[in-house]
Amino acid sequence: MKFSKWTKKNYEADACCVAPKLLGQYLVHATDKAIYAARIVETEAYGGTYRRQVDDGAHSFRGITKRTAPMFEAGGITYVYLIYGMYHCMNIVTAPQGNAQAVLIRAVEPVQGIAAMIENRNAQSAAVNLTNGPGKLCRAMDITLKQNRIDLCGNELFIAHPLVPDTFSVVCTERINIEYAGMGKHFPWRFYMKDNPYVSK
DNA sequence: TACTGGATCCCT
DNA sequence: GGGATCCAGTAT
Repeated sequence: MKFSKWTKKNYEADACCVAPKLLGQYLVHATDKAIYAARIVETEAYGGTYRRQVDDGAHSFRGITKRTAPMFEAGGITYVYLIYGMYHCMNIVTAPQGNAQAVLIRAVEPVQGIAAMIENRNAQSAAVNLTNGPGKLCRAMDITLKQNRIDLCGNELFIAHPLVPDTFSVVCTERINIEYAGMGKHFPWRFYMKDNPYVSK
């Protein structure tokens, strides 16, 4: 498939601007086992501010730590972390260095390397539950802590946009599963493709 | 050195 | 609705 890779410039903006732009773009992970490609259908922005309120739902809210350090880097790298001891979540770091912002990839639609995705997930088919959640898509596309802090301008893991853009409607809602947050709970920073079956529950 | 809980998923 | 599973973050 023909595509053009995102460059450093694409990652300089605030996460809440990049998050909707990632919809319809392709997440590509080239490994020895397979080349995985998937169409991004759901994202969430984290970090930064909304109407002068700091995002208290972001990992970076309490300052830089060993785990969250990648979020504070300049945009254009990954931030992958372990969640609930068994799953991984993948983020795209955005904004200039020192401005901790990232976009969580919440759901994708498989495009290439589907047989390997099915194997990785121990699934029977490419039904929607193969990649309709952040933990599921990481397992399907073999994204683990090894892929943390990877340069997205390289050839292993990157974002590509199709040369023939597709059209869809974008829905914007509050983010999911951040009950611990205060004001941030209500930021309208979740974006997904209307009516796409791969959007998470 | 000990304790707590999570940007999830799957089964009941 | 609850268990799996483990490490970072925080408290002692």
